Amino acid sequence: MAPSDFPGDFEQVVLLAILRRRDEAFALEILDELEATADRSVSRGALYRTLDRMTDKGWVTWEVEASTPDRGGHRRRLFAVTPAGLDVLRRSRSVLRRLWDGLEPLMEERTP
Amino acid sequence: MAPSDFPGDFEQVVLLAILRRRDEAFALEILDELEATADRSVSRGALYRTLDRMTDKGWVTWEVEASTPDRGGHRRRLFAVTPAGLDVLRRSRSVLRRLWDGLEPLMEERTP
DNA sequence: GCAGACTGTATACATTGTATACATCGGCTC
DNA sequence: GAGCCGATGTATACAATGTATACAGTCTGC
Repeated sequence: MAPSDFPGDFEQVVLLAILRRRDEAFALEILDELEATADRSVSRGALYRTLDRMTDKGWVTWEVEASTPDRGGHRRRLFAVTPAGLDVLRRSRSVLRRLWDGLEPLMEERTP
Repeated sequence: MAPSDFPGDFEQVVLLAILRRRDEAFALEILDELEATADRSVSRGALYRTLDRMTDKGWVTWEVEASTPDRGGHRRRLFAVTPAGLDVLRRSRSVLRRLWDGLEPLMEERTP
């Protein structure tokens, strides 16, 4: 019964990446953010699939960019996290913090 | 290419639950820990499936309990997280912390 | 008008999440 | 000592998520 209770691991990082890009959360920007901050590089198709599924779940919305593209191509979609999406992120974060609590010594050791 | 790079969301919480139970990480104890700390209640079958898959990936090991069971049933399996498993947990944690960094205001708001 | 860039869509398949049903092993109770 | 019962573990099946590759529009500039 994970559906709509807990985000999958990729869903979670995508939501966070959108938040980090604020007003410029276009697909390709999100991809950059994922690569830069989450050390995760996936194809565009993979990302869109996940974004669309999260849209269905109500965790994400989007609108097409107002202006016409300079460089050709479709109008870009600008993504945003909904309140429900934020909620999911908060829940997930609080669970992880609770689980980590007391395990810091283990979590912080370096692997040579 | 998530296989062996990043843990799934459930895999992650199971690994943490094992660590939290230290020397008494038997299946049913893990289940309790998950319910108590991770707010997640799953069937035994679901848990074993995931434990076995993580064993195949080398994130988890186990041995059967030495003593004969008091109350009948199979000998219990005692689980433990391997160094590789710890590594995966550390990586995952560091990614999330990086992603959360700067978003605390959003993450901490209360939903009324 | 055609090549090429940039973006989005469709489809297919692998991995992970999860439950239900089944099997096994003692101890008890008669 | 046969059978029930609680405590584990195993097998199987299916749903949800992760991920790639291939396809399709839409501008710009020759």
